[in-house]
Amino acid sequence: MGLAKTEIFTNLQNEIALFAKVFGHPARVAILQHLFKINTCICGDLVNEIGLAQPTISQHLKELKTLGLIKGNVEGTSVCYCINTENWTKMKEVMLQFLDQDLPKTDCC
Amino acid sequence: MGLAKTEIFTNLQNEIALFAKVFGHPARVAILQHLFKINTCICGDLVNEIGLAQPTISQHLKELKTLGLIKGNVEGTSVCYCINTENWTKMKEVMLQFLDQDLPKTDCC
DNA sequence: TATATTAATCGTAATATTGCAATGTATAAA
DNA sequence: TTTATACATTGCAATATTACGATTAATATA
Repeated sequence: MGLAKTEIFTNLQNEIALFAKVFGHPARVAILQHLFKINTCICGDLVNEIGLAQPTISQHLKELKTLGLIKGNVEGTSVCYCINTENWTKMKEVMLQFLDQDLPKTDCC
Repeated sequence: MGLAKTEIFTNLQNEIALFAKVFGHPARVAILQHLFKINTCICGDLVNEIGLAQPTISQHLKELKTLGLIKGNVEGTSVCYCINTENWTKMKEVMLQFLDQDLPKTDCC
């Protein structure tokens, strides 16, 4: 069917999947890395930094914004984006808990 | 279109995206969590544990195996799956480095 | 006001993903 | 050797994602 059966999973499982999904495209990884590197807000030169068309970047930014990982602020004709530090920290806790599960001493296979 | 322009991104960006993508579905999150919980290997009762059809689970397991995050071992008629601890650790390092970037003191927007 | 600049939105083509019924394959047990 | 069990594979329908040209909306500047 093309759509995940989210109703059979826990809220946490769905939340982890949603966060992971947004990181599941190199353009969004690159956008976030750039925002971290620049630290101070960045505007539409993401289009130059990354080699994708403006509507494509805009679309990726929207997904990051929808999940609350970045903020966008209109400044004149341009828009200033930056990491939403509070939400990033919350997301990080969720993901770390998932990634940091105790490993068995030896693999069974 | 419909496919990511991986060639314009770094190997690391693509690697992060690939790992994240596989975590981007709640069924695979649930499978991994179950494998961690059971610790000792698990076989096809993942189908009972999670509420999806056998071919669907098999497909998700294949993706996890392709990325090297789990191992599968044939034991008679059943197959025993478990976390690939070595690769899990490597993946974790890559993801932690991405998630753990230094946040600015204050958001700019 | 007219024009330029910046970015969001719309529409669409190409491709990927999800889920499952049906079927195939391999091993174990009778 | 037949039958049962456990998984993998195939094929397909429904939906999602990616990318971008064209357009729109909003603001700044001449």
